[in-house]
Formats: sequence, structure tokens, C-alpha cells
Amino acid sequence: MKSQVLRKKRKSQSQVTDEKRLQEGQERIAAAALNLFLQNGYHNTSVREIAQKAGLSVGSVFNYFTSKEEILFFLLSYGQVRTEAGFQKQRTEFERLKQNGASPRDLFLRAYEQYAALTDELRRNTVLAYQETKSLTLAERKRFLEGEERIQHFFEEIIAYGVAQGAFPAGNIQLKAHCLLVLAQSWAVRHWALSSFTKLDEYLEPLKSIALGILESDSQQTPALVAAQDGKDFALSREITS
Amino acid sequence: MKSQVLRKKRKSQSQVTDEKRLQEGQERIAAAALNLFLQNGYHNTSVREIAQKAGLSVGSVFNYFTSKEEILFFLLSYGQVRTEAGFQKQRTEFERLKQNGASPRDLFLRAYEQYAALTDELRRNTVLAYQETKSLTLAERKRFLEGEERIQHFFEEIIAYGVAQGAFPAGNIQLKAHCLLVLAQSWAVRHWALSSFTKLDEYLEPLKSIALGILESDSQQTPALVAAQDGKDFALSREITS
DNA sequence: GAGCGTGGAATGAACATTCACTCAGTTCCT
DNA sequence: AGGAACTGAGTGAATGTTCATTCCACGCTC
Repeated sequence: MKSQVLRKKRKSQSQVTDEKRLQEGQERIAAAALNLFLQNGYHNTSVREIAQKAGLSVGSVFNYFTSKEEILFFLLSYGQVRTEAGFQKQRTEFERLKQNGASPRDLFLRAYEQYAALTDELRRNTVLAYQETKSLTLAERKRFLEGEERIQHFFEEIIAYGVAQGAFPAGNIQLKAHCLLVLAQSWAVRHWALSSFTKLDEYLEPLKSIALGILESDSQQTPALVAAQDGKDFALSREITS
Repeated sequence: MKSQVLRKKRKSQSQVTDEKRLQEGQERIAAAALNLFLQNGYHNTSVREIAQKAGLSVGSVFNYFTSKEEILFFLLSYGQVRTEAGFQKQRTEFERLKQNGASPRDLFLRAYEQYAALTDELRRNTVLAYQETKSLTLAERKRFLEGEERIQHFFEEIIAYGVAQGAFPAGNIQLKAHCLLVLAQSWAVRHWALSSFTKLDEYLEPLKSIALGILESDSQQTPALVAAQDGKDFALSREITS
């Protein structure tokens, strides 16, 4: 995926023109920024620190990005772009596998494994996405969430196919896709809570059987047992008022 | 490089002394701050705005909190305190229920329902926790994560009890507790992806059957099918360092 | 090969702004 | 009157961004 071509506002001063050089520079700066953002947060990281870590001067950073925020967006969309590209490749592969009589269950497992592998590789970008989406412009935030929806939709398609084939019971597909995504992402987001797992595979193996359990669960039959909920102490949540 | 203030020192100027008044003031300010933090993020919210929204002057805010960061910590730990208090109450209740021969399955459902209800009520605090933990001091961040671990541990206890009673199959208890927590929290964190659910109960019902599925899954038997993973394009994740 | 012109890229001091926090003075309540 | 609580202009530090200047690699001419 090319670097964002919507660079409508030309930089006043010098701008790196050589495409290859530009891309390499962006990656170097973004790599430095990712570390700092994860360590101290986006807002507690100054452009000066990024520049220093990347081995550049402050001014040069702005030859590669038009703003600090663009660096963040670069990092966040990077993960999405990679993921969507992977899915695109898989979509065509699936057509072939279907011809060869692969079961929906196998198709799903294949997709889920790839997604988990990507989440592992891009673990730090995923964490950053959870933490700093709010730091984006409204327009860019919206664009980012649309990407997330597309990813979820890919899994919804797979599940729907399985239901159509009679391999999975019917149920709320949106919910199931959501759960599957969340569990995979939690490998990155709540990594500190999984101290007993050192490598993705150890987590992925049991996760796959859990995932299949979700797919095969019939979301209808459920036990009753209503909880006795006592009144709230006081309401911090009062006064919602968007 | 940030302020890292260890302000154990009492405020030099006026400090609200009346305990009741102090608490009420803190809650009012924190409530105003929660809205603003969620809307614009912690760093894009100024103390001026908080003061205005709370109907106070800037100076007064600092009579109730010693720093802006303390407001954030107040909000984050508030959710934990509520949750832990709920668990504590439930712990004693469970002893009674066990005497009456309640099944581990019922105990778990009861706990899970309460936790889900709390997450719903404190939805906004949960979201804030995911987003702004990084904005805390290192010490406070650590303190906060310890609280999260205690909460997870509560569920691990319940599962372990069920395993001991032979109600659930053995398996990685830490993993299962983690998954259960993540799925409950995702109601708050990824709420935008659950557009078809308007009220918690609609989400909770299918979630409970999924949760039971996880509890009853035997994390050993799993299908093989190894994914074909292609090499990474380039490494944004390089240069990890500390 | 020495001198020179050219322009893309790097630099970092300077600028304008924003913001958390302070404090000397005022108001309010009893 | 007196102390507790409130006020908001003021302060100093930090930050994102700019831009005049410098640097340097290359080609051209003599």
C-alpha cells in the first residue's frame, strides 16, 4: 500500500520527493515513534524525542510527516492495511479450497490462525490502536473504525457461509464475530494477564477450541438465574450529555 | 520526560477539610472530568474545562485534587473499588450458597452476571481504563494493574472450585478467566461493534452460554491445521529496547 | 580537476500557543 | 470577626510547527 497520497496541502518548505527515500524515512520515524508512544503515550511523547530516537533533527521529521498526528495515523492504519491485505489474499484462496471440498470449519480455522498470527506480529500496533484512537481527528477516527468494521465483516462472512452449509448452528453472527475478534486481540491488549503463555502458539491452541465452541454454541438455550443487583452507591455515570 | 511529582506534601494553600464536603466535591469534579476525558481524551481536556463543567473555578479544583492526574486515578480506581467491593460481598454469600448445595455452575453464573452488570454500569470508566492507563505515573499504573489481577484472580478461584468439584474439566484456568473477563469488558470497550444490542441483557444472555462453553471446553483436544504464514514485509516492530 | 551553480534535504533556534498549577485577595458562612 | 472555601489573573515550562540557513552531492564548463 502506497503512502497516503492525499497530501493535499503541500509543505511550505522542503519536502522529500524521492518516493523510496520518503517511504524509508517514514518507516524509520514511525518505528521510533511506536516505541515511545507505547512507553509514554502519544501525548507524553514530544516530536523532539521522536526525532532524536530516529536519528534526525526536529525539522526533518516534518519533511516526512505533515504533523505529529499523521505519524500516529500511519501506525494505526498500518496494522489494518496489513490485515486487510492478508484477508484479500485469503478470499481468493478460499474459493479454491471450497472447490476442493474444504469444510467451513477448516476455512474458519485457517482464517483465524492467520488473524492471530497477524495480531501477534502487530501486537504493539494493536495496543496502540486501543489506547490512542481517541487522539485522532474525528474524520480519521471514523476512517479507522470503518476499517475495523470491515475486518469484523470478513469473519461474519465466514460464519455465515458455515451456517448456510449447515456446519454451524444459526445464531447472532455479529456477536460471534465480535467475540472471536476480541479474544484474538486480547492476546495483544491484555498480554500482561497471560503470563503463563510465552509464545503465541501456546495461546492459540486452546483459543482455537474455545473459538470453535463459540461457533458451535446455540445462542438460544440459556439458563435463567437472574442476579440480585443492589442499588448503585452513587452515580459517577450521571449526567451523560454527549 | 515528565513531571513525576511525588506529592505526598499537603497542599500549601487552602484544602477542603470537611470530609463529607471533600468527597462530594471530588465526585462532582470527577463526574465532569469523566465526560470530558471520554469525549476528548485526557490530554486534550484542560483543568479549566473541568472546572467550568463542574461549576467551579480552576483554583477550587486544586482544593479537591492535588493534580490533574489524581482526578484520572480517582476515576480509574473507582471502577476497581466498586468491583472488588462487590466481589467481597459475594465471597461471603457464596459460603452460604455452597452450604445449600448450589452447583459451581450456578455460583459462576451469579458472579459473572454481577460482573457484567457492574461493567455495564461503569462502562465509561472501563473504557477510560483501557485508554488512559498509560497516562498514569508508573507507580500508579502498577497499582492499577494489580487491582485488575485481583479481579481476574477472583474468577480463577471460582473456576478452580468448579474443577475441584468435578463440575468443569481441568484446563488452563488463567486462560479461561482471562477470556471471560475480556468478553465481559468488550461490552464496554468495543461497544460500537455491537450495534444490534441495545441493552446489556440482550448481550448477556448469549454471552452466558458462550461463557459456559468456555468453562466446559477441554483445552486439550484441538484440531491441527497449521497456517501457512508468509514472511513479514518489513519490521515496524524492530528495535524493541526496554 | 578546479571552480561553480543548483536544488533537494537537514538543521535547530525562534515563535506562538497552551496548560497545569500558584497565590494574594475576596466572598461566604457561622 | 474569623476561618474555610473560592476566585482567576499570573507564571513558567513545554510543545508543535516554521523557516532562514547550512550542507552536500552532482553535473557542467573551462
